[in-house]
Amino acid sequence: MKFYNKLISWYLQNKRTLPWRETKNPYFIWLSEIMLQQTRVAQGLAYYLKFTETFPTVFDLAKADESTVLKMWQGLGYYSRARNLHYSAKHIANELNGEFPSTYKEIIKLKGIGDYTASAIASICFNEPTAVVDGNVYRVLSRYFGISTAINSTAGIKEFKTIAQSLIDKKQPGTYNQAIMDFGALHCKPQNPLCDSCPFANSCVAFEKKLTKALPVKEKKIKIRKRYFNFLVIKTNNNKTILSERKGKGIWQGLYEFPLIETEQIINKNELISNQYFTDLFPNETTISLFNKKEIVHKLSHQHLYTQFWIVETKSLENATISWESIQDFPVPILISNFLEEFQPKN
DNA sequence: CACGCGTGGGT
DNA sequence: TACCCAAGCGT
Repeated sequence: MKFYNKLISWYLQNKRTLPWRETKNPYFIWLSEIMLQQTRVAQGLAYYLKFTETFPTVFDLAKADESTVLKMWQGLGYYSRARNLHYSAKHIANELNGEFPSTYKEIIKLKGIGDYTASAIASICFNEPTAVVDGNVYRVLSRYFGISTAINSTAGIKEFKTIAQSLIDKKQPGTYNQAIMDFGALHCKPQNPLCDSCPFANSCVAFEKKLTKALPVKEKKIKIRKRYFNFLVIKTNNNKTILSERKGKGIWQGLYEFPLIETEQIINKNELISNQYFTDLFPNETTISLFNKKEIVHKLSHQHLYTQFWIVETKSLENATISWESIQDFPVPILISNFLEEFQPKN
């Protein structure tokens, strides 16, 4: 029996029922694929439902402000996905007359869509036999064939793509692609794979050689940078505050935050008020209190943010124009969102 | 092309 | 605890 027959047979008996599996509308498939990049189904599902309800067509998404899109994306992370999604929605609506491109070659030209996503959309929506290679596929193939080439090396990326392409069922590429990913997610799991009940147990190299735990091989591990953030949560006597949009290349681009003083280490109140930026911002008298007695450690994939929220009360400021009631309309990082939840509980 | 980009769950 | 992992992509 061919690899794909065994795989699809497993899939038809074990696949998850998911809303994006009930459609071949490329706009919906696109949405789901972007949301699920580096993201678990359990986390992305609610966002998918919210997006498809609020933006039922690509035109609705294209019409929205980027800030609105980011607000809906808030909490899902990797916010460049949302910005690129919105950018491409405008491109499709305005330049392509709302028609989603229908071949791998055209789909991959869209911003935010790479080899994986183009393959997924082309196969699922347009029946084009282009194999997806995601984290699940790397794991399944490296184990099944006993391949120890690092999955994040240039050689590995090429090797696994070639193998994946050679295994695809050309008559039902979309089903095949989803099958191998679901198999990886549910059966050939990173930890504790279900080898005892595996349909591939009699032909899996890793199972035979007891290499399951050693595969796939991944090179390098990331370095974590420590940063020290001091947010100035301003409350003027006319009940306004300051929020500003993060620009540039770093984290949280396009999201909003309180005025930020970044330091080399944890600081105390005296060090705060002697900071140049602080004295420039507050020429007048202030009342300062530290909201969190112990610094909050917010962990991103490459950074640990040791964070202090300073409540600064002062008389009215020219720059302080944001009313406290309107803060909830701005897209903010989870770190800020969690703070606001504690500082100003709803209801 | 090696690196940076979020958040949450699991061990 | 400190890792690892999750339907990757842009630069």
